[in-house]
Amino acid sequence: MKQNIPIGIFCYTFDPVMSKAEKTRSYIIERAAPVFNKKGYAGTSMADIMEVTNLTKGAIYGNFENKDEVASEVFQFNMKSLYGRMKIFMQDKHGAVAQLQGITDYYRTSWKGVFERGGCPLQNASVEADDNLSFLKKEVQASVRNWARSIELIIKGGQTEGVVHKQIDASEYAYMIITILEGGIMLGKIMNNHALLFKALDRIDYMVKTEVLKN
Amino acid sequence: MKQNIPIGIFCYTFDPVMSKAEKTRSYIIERAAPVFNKKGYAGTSMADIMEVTNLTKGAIYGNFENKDEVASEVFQFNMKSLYGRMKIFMQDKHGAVAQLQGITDYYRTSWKGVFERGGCPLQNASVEADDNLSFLKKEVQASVRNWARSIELIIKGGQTEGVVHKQIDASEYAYMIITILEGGIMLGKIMNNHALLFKALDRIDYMVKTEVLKN
Amino acid sequence: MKQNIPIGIFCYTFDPVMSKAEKTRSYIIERAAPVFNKKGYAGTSMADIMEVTNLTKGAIYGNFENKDEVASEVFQFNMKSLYGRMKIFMQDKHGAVAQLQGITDYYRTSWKGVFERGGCPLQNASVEADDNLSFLKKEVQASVRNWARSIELIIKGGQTEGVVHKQIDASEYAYMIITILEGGIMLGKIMNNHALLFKALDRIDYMVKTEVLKN
Amino acid sequence: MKQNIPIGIFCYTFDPVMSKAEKTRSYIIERAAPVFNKKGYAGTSMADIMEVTNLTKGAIYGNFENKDEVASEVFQFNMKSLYGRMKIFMQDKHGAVAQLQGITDYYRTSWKGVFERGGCPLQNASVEADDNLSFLKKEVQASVRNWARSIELIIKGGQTEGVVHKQIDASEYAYMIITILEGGIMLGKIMNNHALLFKALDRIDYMVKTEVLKN
DNA sequence: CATGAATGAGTTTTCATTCAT
DNA sequence: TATGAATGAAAACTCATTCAT
Repeated sequence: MKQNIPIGIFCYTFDPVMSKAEKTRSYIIERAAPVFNKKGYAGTSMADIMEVTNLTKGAIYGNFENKDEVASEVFQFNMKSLYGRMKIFMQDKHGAVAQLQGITDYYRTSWKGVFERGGCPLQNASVEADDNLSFLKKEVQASVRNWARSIELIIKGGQTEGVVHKQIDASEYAYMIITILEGGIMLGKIMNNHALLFKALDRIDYMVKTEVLKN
Repeated sequence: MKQNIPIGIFCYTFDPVMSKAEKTRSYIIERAAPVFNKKGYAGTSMADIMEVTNLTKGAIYGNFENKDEVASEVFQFNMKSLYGRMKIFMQDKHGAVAQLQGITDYYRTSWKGVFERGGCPLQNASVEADDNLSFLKKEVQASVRNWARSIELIIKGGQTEGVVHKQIDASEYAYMIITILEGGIMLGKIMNNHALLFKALDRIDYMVKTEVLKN
Repeated sequence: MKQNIPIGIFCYTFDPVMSKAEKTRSYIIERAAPVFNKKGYAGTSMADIMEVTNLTKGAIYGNFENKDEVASEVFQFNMKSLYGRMKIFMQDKHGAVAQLQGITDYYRTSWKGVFERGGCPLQNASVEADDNLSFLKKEVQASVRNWARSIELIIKGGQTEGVVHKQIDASEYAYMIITILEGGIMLGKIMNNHALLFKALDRIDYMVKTEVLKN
Repeated sequence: MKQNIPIGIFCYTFDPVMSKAEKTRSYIIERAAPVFNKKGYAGTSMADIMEVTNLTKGAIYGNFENKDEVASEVFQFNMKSLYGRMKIFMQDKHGAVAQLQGITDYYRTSWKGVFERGGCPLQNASVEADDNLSFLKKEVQASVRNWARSIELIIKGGQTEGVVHKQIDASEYAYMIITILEGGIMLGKIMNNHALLFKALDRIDYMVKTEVLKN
């Protein structure tokens, strides 16, 4: 039977150089991404993925070894998407101040989309994987480290620039930003109340302004 | 087969007035509690519960209508346990200051046990339920509200006492405490690094000291 | 749905003291026995067993851990059945001579049934398991050893009786009887020609008469 | 992907006159031969064949109609290989005596290789096919007949030569040789004990010497 | 109330085979 | 001819739940 793969309007992953297999693989990942992010690893079945991709079992298993591999790639994709979207709010800004502000700006602008896609993939994967899914746990840990490191580098850039206090621990503040952010997403999402997220964002900004930046 | 229900030394739920049915029900809940908290709703099977309780299907279905009901009761139990343990750190203290301090004291003392039992039940249930399990979502929301409310009351008590600034929004600070705490638990747990939780606890204490309490 | 287990006319395994689970287990084994013996381990599916038993997957998996366990038990059952049938031809006989004769008598009388049930279970399991199924291989080896040992004991009994030559190696002749028998079954079965089996039986009898027995 | 077909040092099937298709066909058969002989028809998947040949589905299905055809050709190949190897032990010998001796000599010398390649292909195919695979059963029957016939001809040659008793039934002894041989292979293989095969070979030699040959 | 055998839809995964390129 | 993506039936096995005893 002829296979028409419906490609989404907003599509990160396809490019003309890709082989057919790579395209299908990317297509599956992209389609499965919000499903895993909403339903979780255990809650998502291969049947769910078949449905959302309009592909058959064979097509999926032809491109992935097993459910773990799909989940793993989906997590990576979700993280990359998140970074990609957030980067848009950070990249044109000059200086550490504006870049840190970009993080909270992103969530202030995009919280609705984030919530609709199932929330923060780092949080979802983290909470499900920590006691359960060792293959995912490692990847989540690496992602946390990466993210913290990238924030740390912005702060350290600010120290070089001279806009950030020299004596503060850049890594510590990076993790604190993530901590407050994740707490805010969790509460905002479960309570259907984005104000709770916004309060967290405000606090991050306030912390940065009063403790990180030179007045 | 003869059924010997081994009752734990430290046991919240049993009391001599209970009927046999109530006892079995409580026993199942207590035993299933850490399993659900670690594996999640979708990841926990009725067979897991049978194993951990040494009971038969009939015994479980005789006491609960279905898996949802077990999950629901287990969530309530886990929250009650959490409150119970936390209260020990809060109850003997006099005044808002000491009681707020009790929350962070609890986690500083008991983080290991919390992690071993699968982390914060509110967080686990929240993250799994928000897009998925409407029956749980409502209960999680109520729990968040209760917890926030109880912290709010402490703060308001502090305002009456005169040790807390009159003009601050007690509810807002209550939610902010939970926000930072949950973020800290999440990061500490996934990174196998309780220092990340401790930094969150420090920040809560600092926030309370510098913003909530009078000098 | 009401479950009517159709019990065969000629039924080894049921007895009134059995629990229901034991009965079902025995029933499954008995029903699956000729299927495995004909189609082999890889060629037999759980669906085949469902069909031949009129039971559901759950009923089968409720009584056996997995397909291996069914196959293993079926092999044991098939061997026990074989011994049982063969014993009928051996037990009333007095002396080693008659008992050894009983083995070949059994096949001369019963070859048709043996062929219809799929041939010699030892041969079937042996040929499929030797390079493949280690769990079965061990059991087949034990069965061969048992069978050879029981023939050996008859021969040794004959030596004690004084009807068998003292100096012959009982074990060696036991294995030789099995060797010729299995070769005969294989050829007779594949060629649809029981005369080939009968020639093997004749040779066994001749060998016993001329080499094992005293004149 | 570039396809480098690694051709074995000792290679029956390739010859320079072959077309490319014929070469690939032969290559597949040769590679798949030990796999089918070890795992059996039902136990061997097309994926196994792909793996062992490093070819794609298309390449295999381009050369064979289906799995049955591969299995069938593989069986023929395995039988031809067996004949080829055995012939080396028989061909230079003069007279029926030496040629019959060649059969047992072959197994005494080569049992290890035979076992490593999965045992006797006739036995393996015979046991799996007899109740199951009618397409294979016919071929196995023909192979048995061929083999028996070739032994019969040696014996008859011996009768013409005058070294074999005139009155014996050549066909009967041919089948008996195969019978004892197959029994010996089966037992030797499953028991990991080539002595059991050797005893069978000894008996064949003894039978030939005492019953077939003129003293 | 408790038992535990049974259900049957659902799970993940593999299979032989097809077919557009 | 060869490729390899895709098919879809079927494989082994699990699951929440029911119900006769």
